[in-house]
This record gives sequence, structure tokens and C-alpha cells, in this order.
Amino acid sequence: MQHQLEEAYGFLFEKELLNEITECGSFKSVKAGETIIEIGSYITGMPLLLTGAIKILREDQNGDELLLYFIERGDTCAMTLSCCLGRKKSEIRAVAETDTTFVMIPIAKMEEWTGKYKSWRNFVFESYHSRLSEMLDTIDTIAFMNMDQRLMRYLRDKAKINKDATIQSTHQQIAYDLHTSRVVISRLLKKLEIDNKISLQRNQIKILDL
Amino acid sequence: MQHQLEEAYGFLFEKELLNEITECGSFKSVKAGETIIEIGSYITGMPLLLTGAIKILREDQNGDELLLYFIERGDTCAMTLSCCLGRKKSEIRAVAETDTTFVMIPIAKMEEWTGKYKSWRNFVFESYHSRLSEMLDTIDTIAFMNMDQRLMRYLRDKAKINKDATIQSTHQQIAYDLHTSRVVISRLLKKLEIDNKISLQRNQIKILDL
DNA sequence: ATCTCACTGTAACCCTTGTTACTGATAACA
DNA sequence: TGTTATCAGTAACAAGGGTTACAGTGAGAT
Repeated sequence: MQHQLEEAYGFLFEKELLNEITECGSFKSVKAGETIIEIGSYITGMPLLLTGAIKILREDQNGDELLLYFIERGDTCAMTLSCCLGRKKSEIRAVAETDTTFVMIPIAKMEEWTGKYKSWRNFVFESYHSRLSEMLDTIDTIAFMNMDQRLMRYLRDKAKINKDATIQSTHQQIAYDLHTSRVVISRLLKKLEIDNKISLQRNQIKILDL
Repeated sequence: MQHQLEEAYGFLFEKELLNEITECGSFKSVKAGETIIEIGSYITGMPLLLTGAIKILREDQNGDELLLYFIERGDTCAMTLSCCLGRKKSEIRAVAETDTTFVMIPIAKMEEWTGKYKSWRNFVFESYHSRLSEMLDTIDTIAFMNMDQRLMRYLRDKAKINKDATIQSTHQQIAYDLHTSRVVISRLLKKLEIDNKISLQRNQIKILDL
């Protein structure tokens, strides 16, 4: 953990802070697909990603989901952060996209460090900034783009996160993330295949036009 | 200004900080409809709202707009804040919804205060939190709601901001904010009138079902 | 008083997306 | 090897909302 922490955050935090993180933080490891944070739950700490990736989802009244964005190494979830500081319930769900490891920082420490370390403060602000930007991107996507464009964007994002141009998922899973139906995704994927942007197999989509 | 500042922020900030704000901040006053921040412009400071309200807009590739949310007294624009700290260009447009007064804080001071005043730090974090929440609401709205529901919500928000159940705007202006066309808005407004939720006159919409 | 212009109402049409229903393909497993 | 479950393809239809076109209606200007 010490090693991974330095690799991911060494250039951001001073030695002293890294030591504190090692001391107070608890190392966690989750498998792809596991839920890390559930909507409505109280947040016990803030995760600093070491390896893997997490997807952040929003839920509608019917319990259907919408993917907001992915989080990678070096990122933290500003949404969580925000909940911690306000002692509020989580408004989003976090699910491991791949096998993932992270360090959980207890709430009390977060606040302490905010006063104590300038680098930590900057990190927190920077996280907020990038999360707001991601949210703006998400809004652009759902407000201004059609489903075919959203789908292509999703596939590219997913390929990037998984570092693999071949995506292992069913049409149904994609439909959940994009908050639409399986039939729509199948239809559009077929069209993308005809346009030579992807190739399709069962449980598998290969992006040709990366 | 001193007086208004205390009224809006007195319970948040300590005397000392309020004095610093009065000293360094510049008082501004804009008329309804004026643009305060333009997309792509560099931010020269951060506005603290005293009176009135501001609407925050996002733009698509064609230059068409989408209303993100409103900002009222006691609020600041976390987006702006975020830009200041990162020395980045604005990703949004801010337009005065009503006649508005605010104090502009220079960037340098913002950073200084972040280290110096705990109350300022909390204010900044709290602003980020509420802005993220607003953004989530916005996403819910455009992702999960139909245009008729979005319209009703928009009218209620607008009534609240203007403290008046009668809204003075044309269908075209509403269409711009909701990123749709005038015809669609006219159609839906008519339907809302038939359902006794509003009453319509030229340039005027009265909400019956507030 | 009437002219003009901006605003509103409405119809007809089209495209995208959502829904239902059914068929066919593939993989896993008894 | 045959059975079963899951996944993918596709057609037919419905609904929401975007587009075009045109008519009607107030409100201010001359």
C-alpha cells in the first residue's frame, strides 16, 4: 500500500501527509461489480483510488440508473467528500468497474488535514473542480447528444478505463448505464457495426474507430 | 454595502473577515438581463451575491443554451470559484435574472483567506457541496423528466427566484432556457392552462398551483 | 384609428426513442 | 448430446418532442 500510495499520490502530497495517510487510512480491495457506496448510506470515509476504476451512478424514482462518470487512480470522489464534510447521506452509488484497491480516510482526519496541509487543501479543491467539470460533461452529453453519440462516447470511455478496446458487457448492462432499454442499444450497436465503428460478438464489443 | 454584506453573510463570517471583504471587494450592480460572466472568459474574481439573482447557463455547439440553476443571496458560483483556483476559463455563462448587486472578491484574497479563515474555508466547501447538489438536480431533471414536468419545475423555480407567482417572459425565452423550441413550450403551456395549473396572458404566466 | 410587429395558437409532419413481442444464436451444463 | 438460460436481432407500433408553416391577437407607434 505504501508503495502504491507514493506512486499515485507522491507527487501531490508531502512525505508527512503520506505518512499520516498510511497510518490512519485503511486499505480496501474490492472485486469488479461490487458496490462500494450505496445511495442513502452515511459515508464513513473518503476513498483515495490506488488501482482500478469506479463508476458513479445516479438513480431515478423507479430505481433505474444513469452513469455519471468514472473515477481512476489519483482521483477521489468529490461527491463523497462533500457528504463527509456535511455529514450527509450519499446521493450517488459507487460500483467497482474493475477490480479496485483504495485507501479509506476517516472523516475526522480529512477535516484536520484541510487546516494543516496546503497540498491536501489543493487536492480537495482540485477534486471538486474536476468533478464539477465531469458533471458539466455529463450534462452536455445527456442534454445535447443523441443516443448513438452517447453510446459511442460510452464505449470509448469504457475502453479507456479498462485499457482494452474490446469491451466485455451485454447490451442490457450498457442500457442500464445509459438509462435506456436493451432494444435501443442493440439497434444502435448494429448501426455502429454497419458503419464499421465497432465489431460485435456475444458479450463483447470491439471498438475499431478508437 | 457594509450593511447588506452583514445581512447576507454576517452569520457565516467573523467580523475580521467581513472587514477584509469590505476592504478588498468591489461593489457591483447590474440590471436584469446583463451578462456577468461569459463562456471562455478568464475570471477576475468571485462574486458574493447581496441582492437579486443570477442564472447559470451552459452552451451547446450551436450556441444554444441550457439553464443549469439559479443563484441567490448568500450564494456564490462554485464554478467560478473553481475557475479562479485553477486559473482556467469559464465553462459557463452567468446572466442577471433580476437586478442584482454583489461584491467581487479578487482571486489573490480568496486563496489567502482559504488558509487564514476556517469560516471562509467552510463557506467554500459548502458552496461546492450545494453546487454539486444543484448539478445533480439538473441532471435528474433532464435525464429523468419529460418536458412538461421540466417546464412546471422551471416556472416554480422562476416564481420563487422572483418572489412572484406571475412570471414575465415570452414563450421563446423559456424555450431558450430549457433548450427546446418555442412551439413546444406554447403547446405544453396550453396544456398546463387546460389542467388549471397556470393561466396565460401575453408576456405573462401566472402559476395557480404553486 | 389603424398599422405594424412581436407574441401566441395550432395543425401537420417527421425523427428519435421507448415498448412489446417474437425468433434465433450461443454457451453452459446436466 | 440434448436441454435450458441468457443474450442478440428485428419488426411493428406508440409517444414525445422538434420543425415548418400559417393564422390570429394584443399593444404600442404614427
